[in-house]
Amino acid sequence: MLDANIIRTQPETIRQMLTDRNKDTKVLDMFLSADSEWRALTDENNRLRKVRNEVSVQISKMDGKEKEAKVIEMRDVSERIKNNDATMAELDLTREDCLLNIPNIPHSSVPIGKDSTENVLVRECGAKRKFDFTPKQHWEIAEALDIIDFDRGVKVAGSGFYCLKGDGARLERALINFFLDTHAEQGYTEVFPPVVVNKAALTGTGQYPNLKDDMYYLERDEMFLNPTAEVPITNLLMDEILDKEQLPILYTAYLPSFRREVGKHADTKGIIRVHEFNKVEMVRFVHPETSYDVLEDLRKDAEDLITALGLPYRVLLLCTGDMSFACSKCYDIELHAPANDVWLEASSCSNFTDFQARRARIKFRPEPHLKSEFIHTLNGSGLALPRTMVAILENYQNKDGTVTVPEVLRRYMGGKEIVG
RNA sequence: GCCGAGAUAGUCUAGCCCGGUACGGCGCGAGCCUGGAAAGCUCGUGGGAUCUUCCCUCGGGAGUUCGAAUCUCCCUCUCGGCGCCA
Repeated sequence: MLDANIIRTQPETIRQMLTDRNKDTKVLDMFLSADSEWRALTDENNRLRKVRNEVSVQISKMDGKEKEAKVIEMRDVSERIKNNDATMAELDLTREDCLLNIPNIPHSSVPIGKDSTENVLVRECGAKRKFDFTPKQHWEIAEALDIIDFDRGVKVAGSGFYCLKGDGARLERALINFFLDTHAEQGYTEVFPPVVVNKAALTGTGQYPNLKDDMYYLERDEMFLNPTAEVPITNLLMDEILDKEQLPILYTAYLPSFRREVGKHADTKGIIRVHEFNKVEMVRFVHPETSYDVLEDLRKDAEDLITALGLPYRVLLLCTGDMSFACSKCYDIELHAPANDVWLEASSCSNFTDFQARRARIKFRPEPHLKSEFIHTLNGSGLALPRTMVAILENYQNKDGTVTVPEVLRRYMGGKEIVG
């Protein structure tokens, strides 16, 4: 969330930001009115409390009629405080609710635009694969090789779930290991957090409340299935104050992710959009001054994986209208899938500035005697597995229906060069 | 699932029975002292505000009271013990 002071002192900046993000400005006006009323009442209650505090001490030294009179007088003061508190509690709920629903302020380098059509192409790397035969769709390849079993996945879980099998399962594991090993070399510490997360964690990174309908909810235990490893990893440091020397902290994790995909397109066949998918995630906790430079590093960490896999890809800088709620700047990295000549988002690398840190209360102390400040958080996929799998199957397919294993993965596949 | 013990500031802790400005140690910082340092001494070290001052803060919430860290109730988490168990 944003610093309430910025909203109070620069409401027009926030209004413009909401417009740039293609969002309703109602939330801002609601905040401003609830906030000013809340502040006025806070002020009044502070004065009343001061009186009560002083008189309470006096009462303790009195007795008899004098004491009785004061007690009666104070009963009234306390009653007023209590009534104000009740009103303030309501106002505070509105205030908090608004704060949790105001998105992060985009960085000045972010293009203003209404939706994904106005994202900016940063670069395209690697030539699109040319075929001397008609390339097959990834699901055709996978079914023919018996490495993905769609029907049996549906049988045990439901529509939108699938089962990897044989070399498919092994290829998945090879990719996970390759990603994690590469991130270890890039300086990340591997973690393996819980797959189930609570509301506090989801609020900390910004998925709750605005994405709550897209998550699987375990009602009986008030817990959610992890929507992205960003949530458990970032919140590992919830409510902590770090020493300056501890920064930066780099974590990576492999973790299954779950999405209900309520507005799911009917035409997404195969494994491009599924309810459960594996992902390797990178999260960085950094000094505020460095975060925009770090974003470039993070993006490079993701790109390095794709380059090593030899896949054609492109990098987009998202415009204000397409950026997600919590980030101030975001790059999407998309892999080319030749069967339909489409680009598949395999990584999203974002700077959240202090937006998540403020929600999750993650701070650092610049110097031992100075006040603590919020750190900056960043994260990026490195990478999402199913879409990487699609890109590999389609780009590395051969005329005879087999698939060549990318060289960097062979050592994770027992030296295997061909699946088929 | 049952029973018990806990949760106090960056950290360790006192206060709770018996309600009246949250005690102290460590760490860190500033100052005094010193040729310089150590030691010693003084002050500071959670959040907020309209900032010489004031308000809030003792795991969270509700209640009793003029007044709650302290009393009552509900909840969360941690640590033990028992039970169940891959």
